[in-house]
Amino acid sequence: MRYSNFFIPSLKEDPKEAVLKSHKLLLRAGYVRQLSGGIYTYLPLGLKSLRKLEEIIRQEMNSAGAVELSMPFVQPLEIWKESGRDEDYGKELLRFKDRQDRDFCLAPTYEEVITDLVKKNVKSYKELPLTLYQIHLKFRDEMRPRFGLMRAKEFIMKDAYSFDADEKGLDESYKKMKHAYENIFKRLGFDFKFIKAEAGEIGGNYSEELMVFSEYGEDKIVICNNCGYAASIDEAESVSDYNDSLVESCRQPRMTKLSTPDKKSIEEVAEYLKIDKTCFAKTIIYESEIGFIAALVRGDREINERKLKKAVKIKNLFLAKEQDVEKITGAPCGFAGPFGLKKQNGSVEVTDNSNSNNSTNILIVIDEEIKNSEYWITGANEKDWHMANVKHGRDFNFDISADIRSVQSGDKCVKCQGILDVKNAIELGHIFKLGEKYSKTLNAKFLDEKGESKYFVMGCYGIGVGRTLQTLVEVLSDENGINLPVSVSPFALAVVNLNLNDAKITEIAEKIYADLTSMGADVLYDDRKLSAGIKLKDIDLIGIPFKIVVGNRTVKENKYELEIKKDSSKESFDTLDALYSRVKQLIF
RNA sequence: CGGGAUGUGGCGCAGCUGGUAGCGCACCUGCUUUGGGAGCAGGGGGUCGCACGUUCGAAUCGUGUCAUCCCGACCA
Repeated sequence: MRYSNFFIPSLKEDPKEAVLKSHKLLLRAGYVRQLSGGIYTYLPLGLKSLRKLEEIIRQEMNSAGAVELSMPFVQPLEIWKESGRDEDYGKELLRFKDRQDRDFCLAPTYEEVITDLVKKNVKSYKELPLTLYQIHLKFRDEMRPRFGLMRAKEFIMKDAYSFDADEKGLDESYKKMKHAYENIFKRLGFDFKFIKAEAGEIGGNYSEELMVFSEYGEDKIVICNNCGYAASIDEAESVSDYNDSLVESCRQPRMTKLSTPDKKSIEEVAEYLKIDKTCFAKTIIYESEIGFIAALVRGDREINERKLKKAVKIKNLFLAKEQDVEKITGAPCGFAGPFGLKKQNGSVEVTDNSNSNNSTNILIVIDEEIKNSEYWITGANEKDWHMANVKHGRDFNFDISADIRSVQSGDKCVKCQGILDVKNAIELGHIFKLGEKYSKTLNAKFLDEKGESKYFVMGCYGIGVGRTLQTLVEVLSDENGINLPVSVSPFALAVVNLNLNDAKITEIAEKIYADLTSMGADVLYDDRKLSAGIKLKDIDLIGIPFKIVVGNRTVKENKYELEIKKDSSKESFDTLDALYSRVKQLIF
């Protein structure tokens, strides 16, 4: 490909809308352009790269026995009503009407369509197992699209769906897909790990997320350096501490007030009182559909809101407004404690501490660690005061005790007592055992060997393809440009003609370009009449693994130069044949 | 949806104590250059996001609105 014929609108400066390195580079190198928030054009370079990535995925899916098809991006809302997900998906599902006033939506995913398709066309167990997949668009009306292709509204995904006669078959199909995923991500050179996860909107019984480690990842995952245990921060458990570091003075027969003028955060109070943060219990007031909730974790811990939601079995949870906190605790934020909490209307009703029949609508949820030890320092529910020797069962009662804290680096593993580490990661894939969730709601059945009607047992398997491309850029690039491996780079190598006005140089460059192209190499030939620096910088920016530079030096020294992007090394060859055989070795 | 920031030639920015718009890069023409974002000379391009208002006069002040980005709730 001649650069002069191609379309690579590169940018010299960072676009101001991008924050992430990979997002900046994709824009600067002319891979993508944003049309609207979360909606992108893949420019020729980006598309070439995307196609190569898709090809790797396709190969592994095919060799795992999956069969490709393509389903409609525009779907009748009817099938979403049938599955009940019309409401579950809420605003993420973009709805509209056609000219006949019928309801349609843009596909956020394809379980409904695939289940409907299989239901209508597969009748017998003899046709099972069956795994179908596609690579194409999805649209989710995200509340906050961001970071380029990482979280777009319109995005490209590979999704596969398996259909089996029973659970055992599903396990088998699931295993195959998981293995295919391992192959794909190994080929791409990622440092990744599967972690157990919540199924979320898709639903089902069991699911694992494929996480790639990166400091810019939006998710936090916990891994055990000893036994390999890994889970998302919302699922991971650590050994509950027994807090024996409590100072002896805290073990008192009754609560004792401590003056803490103007000290609100645990940090400030701990510093002021010269007492370790682990001796404190943090009381946070939340609001939910069942009323207010007071949640307690140790002073050095963070509450994990997902765990809290799960423990209380609620859907909505957000921090109570400051004025509500004042009404409930009787003190400004920063001085809350678990005792004597009042109803939100500020009535005189007080938590009944003497029996478990809680008369208040404030639910008290404590972390296991709070339960494990007895004497805590908390807020005193009075401005500028904290309270020591606070004991559950004596000074306050709790409604629920559960693991509601986030694991921190350094905690102990529940499996092996090893040390846990919290790392940032990006979710690139998610695989689910759906079971009969969709086949039941959509009434998709087949006949088994006894002639009995049975629901399909399903699995589904996704890879965010655009996100994977951007993650490769994020992980592999530096400030000079993108650095993709040959397998996904838009071009395998570049031939740079440094001076179009020099007949000799041009003759050599043209010959190399023609020879390599006829060898089957995907070559970008920079034949632009621009200064040398611009051309070299552009090639670096767009990230072509190998670069052959033809200039004065080539002619003078009669040597051919190959530059390897990965480590910036240079190799020199006396003859074209030597150069070509090296190139063959590198790119095929 | 809540909190914050920003909208000025293609891109990045300045101008914002009101007086009719400027810089760098890019672009066009010519000549000279070509091993790491070249030089000289000439040139084109902006109803200052949009609307309403204040004013003799608005990029500048006020209100509203839209867009983009960041933080939170959600997810591949």
